[in-house]
Amino acid sequence: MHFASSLKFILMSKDKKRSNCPISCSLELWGDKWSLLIIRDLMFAKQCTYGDFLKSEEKISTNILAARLKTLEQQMVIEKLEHPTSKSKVLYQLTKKGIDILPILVEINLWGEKYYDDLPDRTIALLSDVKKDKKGFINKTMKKLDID
Amino acid sequence: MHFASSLKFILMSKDKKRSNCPISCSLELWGDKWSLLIIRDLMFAKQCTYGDFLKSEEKISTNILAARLKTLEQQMVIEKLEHPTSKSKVLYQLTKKGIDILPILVEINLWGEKYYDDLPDRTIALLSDVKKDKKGFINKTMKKLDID
DNA sequence: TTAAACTACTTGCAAAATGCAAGTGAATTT
DNA sequence: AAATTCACTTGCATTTTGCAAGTAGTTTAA
Repeated sequence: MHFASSLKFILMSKDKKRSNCPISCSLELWGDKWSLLIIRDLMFAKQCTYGDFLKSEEKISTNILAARLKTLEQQMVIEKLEHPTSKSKVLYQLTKKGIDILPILVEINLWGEKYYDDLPDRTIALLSDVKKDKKGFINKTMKKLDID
Repeated sequence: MHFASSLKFILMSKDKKRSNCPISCSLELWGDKWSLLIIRDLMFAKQCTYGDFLKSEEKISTNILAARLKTLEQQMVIEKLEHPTSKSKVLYQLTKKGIDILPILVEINLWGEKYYDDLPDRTIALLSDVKKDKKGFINKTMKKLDID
């Protein structure tokens, strides 16, 4: 079992890293059109059900969502929790590793502000906070997300 | 010609944005496994030829490289320059819009430092600078990249 | 001066990823 | 007890990727 499972790990995991560059490694994890949106939703909401993700404006399809949640969980960026009141619901939330992505999302928002129009209201509000005190905003938000 | 080209623009450009969220918009532009590596190379080198990109450790395939360069140029993240001494070479460099991605790359590097091992030497050197004075590093690097 | 080598790409094709619609089975509500 | 909700899965067509080989202009070496 030990041997079999580690063999399986070796054979099945596509962890033939292209390089040790952290940009490259990061892209292999969340370098697609959807992963960071899942992470964004969790930054805003702290906890989401599967259905919450499906409700997001960008309309991820359900099979892609399931696949992304699985790899993000495997890579320990998010974790599953049991729902306090319902057995049929599942809660997802960010781990420390996931929460630490916040500064990246903040910088993407700042870049987006410069080069895109018609930002959503919640982004405008967020950016207003960020520009008053970036470090403070990040600390505050990380504390809010912190695992209890 | 006016009508035809704008019609073509309307029909061919896949600019049906999923949403106005800057995260989502950014991902539609460089949310793949390769674009940010091209941008990274240009942040380090200021100017690269087509062949320079192909030489990078991650070994992008030539058709993907051509496709990414084209869309990054269309989106005005990079621009083409003629090579000072050779007619057969082409130089690529970042525009202001591209240079402004630097803070995002810096944060990805900082995140990567926490969660990956065996970082390349140049990343370690970069991070050492960044951690002494993040704003200073970004200003310095942006100035270095600035279009002459 | 001409052939070989180098440049920035393009093309063809197989394999993988994506996106849509329709299921499935367990838990919950009516 | 039936209908609805929940978190997924499955099947399949379309799109994107990745590999290998090719091409046309440019530069180099004989």
